[in-house]
Amino acid sequence: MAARSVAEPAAAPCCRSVLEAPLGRPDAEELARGFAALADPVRLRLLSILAAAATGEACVCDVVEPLGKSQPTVSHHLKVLGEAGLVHGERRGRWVWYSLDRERLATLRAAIDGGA
Amino acid sequence: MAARSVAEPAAAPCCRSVLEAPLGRPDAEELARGFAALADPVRLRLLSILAAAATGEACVCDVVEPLGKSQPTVSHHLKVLGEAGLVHGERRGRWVWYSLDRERLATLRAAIDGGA
DNA sequence: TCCTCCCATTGACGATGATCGATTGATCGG
DNA sequence: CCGATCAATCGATCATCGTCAATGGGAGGA
Repeated sequence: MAARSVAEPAAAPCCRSVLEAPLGRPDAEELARGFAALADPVRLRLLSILAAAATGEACVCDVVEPLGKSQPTVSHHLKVLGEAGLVHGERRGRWVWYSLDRERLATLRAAIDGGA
Repeated sequence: MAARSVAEPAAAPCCRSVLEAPLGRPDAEELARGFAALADPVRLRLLSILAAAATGEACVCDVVEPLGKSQPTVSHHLKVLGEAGLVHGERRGRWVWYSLDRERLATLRAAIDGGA
């Protein structure tokens, strides 16, 4: 198995910008995985919905309908976002509540913050 | 199903953050295309090389070797970045000089700038 | 003119990803 | 325990992507 999934930061190029220093292959791959998680309209709208939620959380049943995708598809996207460290899910009762990890998002943002 | 219905797409202006307003499908697709261009380690390193160039430009022949990819592959990635608006190429003599579009990059950055 | 250099395009191939229907797993209410 | 509900996984299908070898095309130099 290749499971190393959920949010293992590893040696993070945390606050370095792509534009400020030559990017090594490992760092580039790590960053690319992060941006790949953002490279889908369904996932972007998912993040948007999570960010807009009054409590900062939303369960899957709340987002399936506005996204217009099947429940397995939404679950798949949430898994991708989770493996990228962008969201975290917590089971409470029958529901799983997902919340946004704004720090992780800030890390990706910092990577393309190069004085534009 | 629970609580809150999530808001419908609002005709969003160009530089809003994903985290600040509900994201409509067209806007989500546009943004996703941008992030997709960043979702590859070769392209990220390409941007890094362009940003590090003293003159702000580099020709293909300058980047093929450090990237360790074939010339057609590099050309392909430059095309992807170009279609995403992240780089621009200009032919001067035999060479084509590519430069980084930092504004376009800033637009993508702003999309995930949600106060983290 | 012909040849050489630099870059783009094409075609093909394997890998990855998005999606859904069906199923399974987990949890609660009765 | 049983049935209902929410969520994750499985299996399959179709599209897209990354890569390279081969080729095309434009610009200079001999």
